[in-house]
Amino acid sequence: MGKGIPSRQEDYSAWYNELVKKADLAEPSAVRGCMVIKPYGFSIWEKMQAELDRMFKETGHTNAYFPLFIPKSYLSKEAQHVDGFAKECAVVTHHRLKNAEDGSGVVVDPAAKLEEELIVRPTSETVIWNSYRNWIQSYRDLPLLINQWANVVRWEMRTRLFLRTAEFLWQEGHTAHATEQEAVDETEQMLEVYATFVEQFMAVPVIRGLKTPSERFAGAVETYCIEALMQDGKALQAGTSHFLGQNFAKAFDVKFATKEGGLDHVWGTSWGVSTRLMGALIMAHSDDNGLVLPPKLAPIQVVIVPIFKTEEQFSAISAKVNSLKTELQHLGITVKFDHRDTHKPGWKFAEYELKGVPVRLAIGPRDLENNTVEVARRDTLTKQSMEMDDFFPQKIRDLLEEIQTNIYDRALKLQQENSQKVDTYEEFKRVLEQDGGFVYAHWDGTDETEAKIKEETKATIRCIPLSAEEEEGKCIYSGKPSNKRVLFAKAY
RNA sequence: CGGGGCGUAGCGCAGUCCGGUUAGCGUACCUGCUUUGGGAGCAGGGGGUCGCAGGUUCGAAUCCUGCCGCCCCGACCA
Repeated sequence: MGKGIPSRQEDYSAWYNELVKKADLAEPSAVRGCMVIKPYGFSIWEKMQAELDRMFKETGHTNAYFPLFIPKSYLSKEAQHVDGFAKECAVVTHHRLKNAEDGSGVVVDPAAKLEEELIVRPTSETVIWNSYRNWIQSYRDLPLLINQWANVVRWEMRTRLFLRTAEFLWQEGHTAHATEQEAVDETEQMLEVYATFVEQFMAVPVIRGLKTPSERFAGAVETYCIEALMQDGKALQAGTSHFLGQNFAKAFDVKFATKEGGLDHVWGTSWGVSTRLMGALIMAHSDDNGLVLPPKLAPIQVVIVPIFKTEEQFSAISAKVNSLKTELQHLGITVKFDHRDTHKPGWKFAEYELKGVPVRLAIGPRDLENNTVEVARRDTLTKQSMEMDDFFPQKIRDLLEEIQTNIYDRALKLQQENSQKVDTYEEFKRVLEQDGGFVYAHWDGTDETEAKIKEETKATIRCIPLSAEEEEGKCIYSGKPSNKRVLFAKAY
């Protein structure tokens, strides 16, 4: 393995960083904390976008676009909201540069100072609600169901490719409703859209839940989330859906005439997932040989590598491969025939493993003679020779489905094997220390206890699972009564 | 912003402690020949402001001072 990456065992975070770079997903840029998403990485993101976008539209949402800049005054309209984001905002203060008098380059022109500074959006609630005020007059204008695909900037202190970057790509849905119930339903519906997407397309099982008040989105009444477990035993928040109550409607004075002739503030939601999902995808499935991509999101689902010595062999193989490729494409499969003669087969095998291509077919002179194909699976790293009969393309399609299911099952097994219930604080600390993973325990519901546990163990309450069963118990920290277990973990 | 580590060819590194030919190795790249069922072999070749700026010295990648950047661990966070 000349171009190997570090193993997960020896250094998980080095493995992650190297994998992201070596698999050509992304690389650090000249700007601190910002990354360049490379073509291969971006194709995966595009596949995620396409599916999510389809799901949003299917649930009645429409895309729109709001500006990158937010007037500073907007941000101070919702008090909690400012507190939540103030510390990590990039601010635009000037609009012009000029040549330095000493010829040393360009400098900011002090004469071009903005009257009101602009904030580069860390999220768009404020600009969007400011528009909604004008868009909504009557119950007939509701519900307003809008999504935007955008980039946002949060000036993070420490960044990691995909998991936390100063600028990231995401989608943010912002909706307004006539009733509280309708807004809550929307919040829950979008959480379910996220969970479905992550589980069915990314093949990553998630826990659906509610954030505790201290982990809630700034300005929300309730924050719903999905949490996924990574291979190193840490949790990753994969998506959030917020019920905003009437907070933003009040802050931005968004009122509507009700059917009954009254005047009321609308009820809001917002929900988002980001390029962080790429991080979850990478960490959930990949191994020491490289990426393992779920077929549903792989930019290349099947790669065909010819093995040949002579021109004659190559033409014979090409003829066969080209018709096979067409048949596979007719079944909706994305196929690449890598016929480059600048790289040897072994090199290509390693390369496509690194890039996580789910299925690799190799065809050489031996296969031509026997009418066979060597089929290799990325998820299990196994190979078998298969007859190239009429059913072969369907078999490959079935195999892709099997791989999708297999990696989901594998991730689910990992999650289940790394989930434990504990009843004492001693046990809690021991489990976190030794095993990591998801820990279900009783909590007294107070911010103080949550903060103490975080301080002492670095573990946070990831969520109060929606599926939590009613169960009498005592808080592992304070001993006070509790009626359900919450999910603790160390998180990204 | 605290603690630790690091900046030498595209990438990965040695050399720095103890200053001294023309700064070296692996890999990648280019050329040629032989190769091709798991990252080919041999031969030849190109590529360097040794992070930046000062200083010490006959002489600095190496010593001193200042600065910049990156990575890891914390505080903060999707």
